[in-house]
Amino acid sequence: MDTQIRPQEKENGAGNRPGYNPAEIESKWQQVWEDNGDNHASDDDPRPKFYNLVMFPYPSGDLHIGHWYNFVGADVYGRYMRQNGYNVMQPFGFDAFGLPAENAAIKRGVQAYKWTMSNVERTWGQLKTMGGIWDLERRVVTCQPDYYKWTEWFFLKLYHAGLAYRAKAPVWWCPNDQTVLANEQVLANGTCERCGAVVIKRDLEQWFFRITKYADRLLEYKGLDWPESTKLKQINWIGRSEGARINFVAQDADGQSHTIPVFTTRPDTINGVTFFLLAPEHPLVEKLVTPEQRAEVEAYVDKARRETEIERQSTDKEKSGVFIGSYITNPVNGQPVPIWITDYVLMSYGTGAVMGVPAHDQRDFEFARKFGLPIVMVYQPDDHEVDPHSMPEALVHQGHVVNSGQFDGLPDGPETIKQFISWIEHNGWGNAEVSYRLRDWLISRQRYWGTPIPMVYCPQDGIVPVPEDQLPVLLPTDVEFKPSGESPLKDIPEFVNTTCPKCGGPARRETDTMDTFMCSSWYFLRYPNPHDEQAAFDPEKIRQWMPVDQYTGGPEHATMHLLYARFFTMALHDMGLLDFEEPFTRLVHQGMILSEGRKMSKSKGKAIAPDTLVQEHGADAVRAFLMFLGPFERGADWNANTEQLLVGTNRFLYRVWTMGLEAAEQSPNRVDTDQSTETDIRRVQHKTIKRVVSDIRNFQFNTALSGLMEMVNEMQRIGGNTAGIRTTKAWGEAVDTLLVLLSPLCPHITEELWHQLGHGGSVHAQHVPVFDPALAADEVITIVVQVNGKLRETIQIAAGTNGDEIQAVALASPKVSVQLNGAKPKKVIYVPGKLVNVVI
RNA sequence: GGGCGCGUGGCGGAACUGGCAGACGCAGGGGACUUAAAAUCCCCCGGCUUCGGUCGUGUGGGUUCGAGUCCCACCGUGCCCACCA
Repeated sequence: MDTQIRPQEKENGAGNRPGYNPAEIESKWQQVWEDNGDNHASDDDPRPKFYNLVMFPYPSGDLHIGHWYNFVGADVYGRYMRQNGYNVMQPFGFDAFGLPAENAAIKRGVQAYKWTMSNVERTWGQLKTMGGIWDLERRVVTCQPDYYKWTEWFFLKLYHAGLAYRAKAPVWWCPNDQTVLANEQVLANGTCERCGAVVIKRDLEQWFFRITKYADRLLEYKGLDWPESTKLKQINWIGRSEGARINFVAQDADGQSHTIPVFTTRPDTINGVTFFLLAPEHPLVEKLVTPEQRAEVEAYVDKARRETEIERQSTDKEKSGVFIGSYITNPVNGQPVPIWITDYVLMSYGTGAVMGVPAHDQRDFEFARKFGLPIVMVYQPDDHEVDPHSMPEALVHQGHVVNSGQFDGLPDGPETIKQFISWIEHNGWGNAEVSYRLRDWLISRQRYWGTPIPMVYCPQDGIVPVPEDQLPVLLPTDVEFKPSGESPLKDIPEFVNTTCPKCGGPARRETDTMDTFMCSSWYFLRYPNPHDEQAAFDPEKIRQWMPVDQYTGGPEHATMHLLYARFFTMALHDMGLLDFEEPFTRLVHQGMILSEGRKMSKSKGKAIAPDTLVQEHGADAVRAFLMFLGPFERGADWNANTEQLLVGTNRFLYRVWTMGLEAAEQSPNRVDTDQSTETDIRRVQHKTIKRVVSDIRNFQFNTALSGLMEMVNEMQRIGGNTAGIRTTKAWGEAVDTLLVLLSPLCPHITEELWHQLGHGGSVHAQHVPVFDPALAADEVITIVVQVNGKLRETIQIAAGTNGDEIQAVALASPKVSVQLNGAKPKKVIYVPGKLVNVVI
């Protein structure tokens, strides 16, 4: 950037006032605040608490400007709440387990722990230059044993509550990262959320958390002030569907019966079933395939296995499948229908089996057309009849029931579905059921750098949890890496070999580690007592601080962290460990800062570092600039023109500086005069209070700043036109208000000026100025005069003039008379205090 | 394919509940100060215009005295989900 303003070199303002030197005043005040303990939220503070949380970052080594954006916004809010009289706790920590450290260890031979901790310290130093009210005494680093000991403890708690289980299941596998992934970590296009590699499915024995048990409660959002869009993302992710489970029965070649349930949301179409579909991986395929069909079926299953998920899930692919040779009976009408396998039936949703109703389901329709299977109508439109042989597509959700005995004539809708379900239940063919898209949370990772799973495998006793008093299971710090698809911990005999806690015999440890989302699912419970060695958390302190009042972080965590943390909290609540069910009362997402339209990432070399900007212009300037970019929740694109905008907020700060010092020169001998301009100054002051206070409350920092800019502009205008106004008490109070309102955004410059003005204490300890509507009221108001909705005139009139008079003035105005041309207006609309619209 | 957003000057963006479109800022133009430059301060800054006006918030329609804002359709764009039975 071509820096046109170099604060360090600048001598500004008239006279011999000191120039604005952010580097000097910022480090000075940061030190003072730290020495005074201003940023530490004490547990013994009579003020009401306010827990202001940001999503803690991964310590990659450098904070980029996007992190700053997030943290500055949160800090502005925290400072503002402190000025509202709250004891604000604003902690900071690091989500320090995860792949980058492990990759660095493999690549450069450094120890993951050392590498991570040096990044933590570096990031910590960067964070301090921001001048935020981060509570340095409450730092949490998840890869330290005093933290992960309790992550292990939580695992045991969930295990003992029956919420953790081990199962063999087809799981997502990233061949690049050599580990399994949670369902949530696989992107829609079938690639790894971390590295972008195409993922595959593998059958592996893994640890799962029973998050599905909480599906319905996760849909409640009791008392939460969250963005609707985030709730919707979670609701869609959980994907609740109401329907029925219906049991079909097939016989294999040996005459043995097999009941295969299907889940359907349309049990009302049960009479339209003309075929039955199984997922290729369905275990009963093996049993039910006939000898003649075996070769073809095996070939298809094999092909489906080898396909990547991208290929398999591509929606525009033509339907494919194979008849397995046997038939299954529809319990409702006793009709046998052929069993096919197809890759559009997923083993992981519902029961892995689907009843084929081609007349009323588009996928089944396409399947039937492709393979010449019969189509039976069980609904017909009310106004005409559809011929199944010529229909171009499935008839979905319209018309009335046909071909279904006593149900014929019923309209399509939930009531009809209910009647079918009662009938099915009454006859014992099945039952009402709710199905979810949400899967249990897979937490095993075949990686080294994570929290050890505190489990032991004993040849005698099987799976045995490590007793609580033996925690933590320590992660060895010195590890050889031979990426093999299995955890590197497997190669460390001292780690693997242990004794069974039950029988004392030789046993081996679980060598997989936990998903890092496990660490972030409870970190907010640790901040209230981060150094407690006796417990994960102290119930007293939890009661004092939780739940989180304000949580600020990126929307990309909607279906991962934010869902897991809620599940965790609910589970702990049910164990009696917490007395609330939702961890985060109010949630705000900052928008993303893009770099020339792309996501900022260190690996792609597109990350913008805040450091140089801070060195050149000061933290206050960067803070103000970031918050002025646009609406906080929208974010911004960082391109060649972006940094130019810093000039604007910087100029503003210089104006504030000059105004502050100028006011300081007058401060001891301010007077009251009876100039009307004093009223003008007070009006500006109070209008600004109203605006800025509501903007900050709503995270609209850009308009808060423009409101403050307008205040300064307006004051300068009045000050330039009125001799003596700058020495009045009104002026002094307005300057004070300006500093207090600006202080959450720019904490250092305002603190310096506050002291220059001779005030005691800190600007940050001042209460938010109180808005006085009487002082903000205009004496003269502007009335817009429209003719037929078009602006023709504006009139200035004393506030309080009654409506009739205003209308009379408006009608008498020359512009209106011309339009009227002697005629009478058809109608006159008067909006009090705002406008008159004359309809001709 | 489904869900949720967004579309306003040269640029970032304002506009509360339908009521002066373009606040605030950047860039640009002009002026003051200066030996000069930077900085600072003041003025102008959507298009067209016969200077009366007139057109203008992605496009087309609608509701209304009045629409950037509400409704319908379409176009573009972003995010999330996606053969979910």
